[in-house]
Amino acid sequence: MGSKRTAVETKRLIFEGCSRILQREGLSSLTLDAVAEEAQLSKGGLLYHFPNKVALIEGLFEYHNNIFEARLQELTAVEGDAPGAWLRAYALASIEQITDHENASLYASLLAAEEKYASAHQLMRQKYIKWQAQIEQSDIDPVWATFLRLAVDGLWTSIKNQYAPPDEERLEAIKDLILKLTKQSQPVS
Amino acid sequence: MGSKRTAVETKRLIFEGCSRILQREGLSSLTLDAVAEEAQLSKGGLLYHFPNKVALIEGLFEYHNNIFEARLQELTAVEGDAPGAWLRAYALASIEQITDHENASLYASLLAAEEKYASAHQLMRQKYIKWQAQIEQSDIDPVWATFLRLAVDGLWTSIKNQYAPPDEERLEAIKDLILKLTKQSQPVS
DNA sequence: ATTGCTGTACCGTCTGGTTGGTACAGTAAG
DNA sequence: CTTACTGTACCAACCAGACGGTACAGCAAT
Repeated sequence: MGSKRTAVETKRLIFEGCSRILQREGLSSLTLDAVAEEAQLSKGGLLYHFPNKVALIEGLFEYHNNIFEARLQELTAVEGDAPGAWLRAYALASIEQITDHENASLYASLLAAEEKYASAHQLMRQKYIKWQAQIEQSDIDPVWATFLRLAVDGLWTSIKNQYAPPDEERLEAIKDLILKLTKQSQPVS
Repeated sequence: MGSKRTAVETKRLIFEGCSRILQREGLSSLTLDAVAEEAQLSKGGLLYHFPNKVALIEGLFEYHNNIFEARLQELTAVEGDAPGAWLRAYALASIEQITDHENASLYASLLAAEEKYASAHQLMRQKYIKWQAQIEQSDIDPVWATFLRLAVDGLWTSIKNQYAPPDEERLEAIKDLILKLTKQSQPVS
């Protein structure tokens, strides 16, 4: 009856609890007590799995990073190795994630957490370095590729922070434009 | 002897103190005690000028917004009213601000503060709506203009967060590319 | 003397983290 | 099969420090 949970299962429940709190109430509400309650275990139990809050946050970043990278890999497989393929996969994955409405506020809180937790920030920086390296090997002009990446990141930011984000129709147009431009190997004038 | 300071002067000293703390140590170190010490007045004195922390943060956002908008206005005057002029000014002002090395970490902390202080976030959202409206009146295709704005914002984000930001040489190239593209009234393929 | 401003002492609350302990599953010797 | 023991998972209670905010007395200029 009611056998014990494994550590990985519990950790996943904890990460999901964290995410729900961040999305609903933001970083300031992500206290150990709140996480414990949301994940339906005690604070002591929570701290059994993560020695301290920093470790919890780091785990949370890895968790979400893995989700994103898994999707990214799926999409790169689809795009094959045509010029700009990787960049296109990056754009698609980014836009897909951020337009999932529940994710937007979650990501905003995660970004805020980076300011507070240096190790999480470091992790993200490493990821971007890796992605940027992929983009530069995308078989198109690196300045052009970087420029397009920045447009994707800017779109991501504008939606995440609700900085005058494009409406649905405009979003489609911009998305199409970005995808179209990734098929050019350099700027045209 | 030693005549009294005016309230505005003191407030400016406080804002500058806040900024120094944010830049050096981040949002979590922006406590009332720390701000008072950095601005060389007592906590009581600080709370005389700002009834509470929220008011202080709001003031800080207005302060930095005014700096940015003043510069923006200078640059729009220079650019005149050629097509894409306003967008170009926005790009120049943004890049100028973010490449001032001391500002980058300050802005990162300010953004993090937005997650915590809803009123500051609201203020920034209003600004972006205003800027976006200007951009759409830039006499170039609005999708194209928005796309370019997002690239600027993405560049801004990548430097602010140190997300694989372009090195100096690449930055120049991207900046040139953006400025060049603002002179096109629509995408070319 | 009044007003504008400053400084100090203090309070309540929140929060990360510690501690000591419980429940239970597995294992292996007798 | 029982007993003794180990490691994993979890919990309730508590604590120390930090932080936002208040109260109030004092001072300097007009």
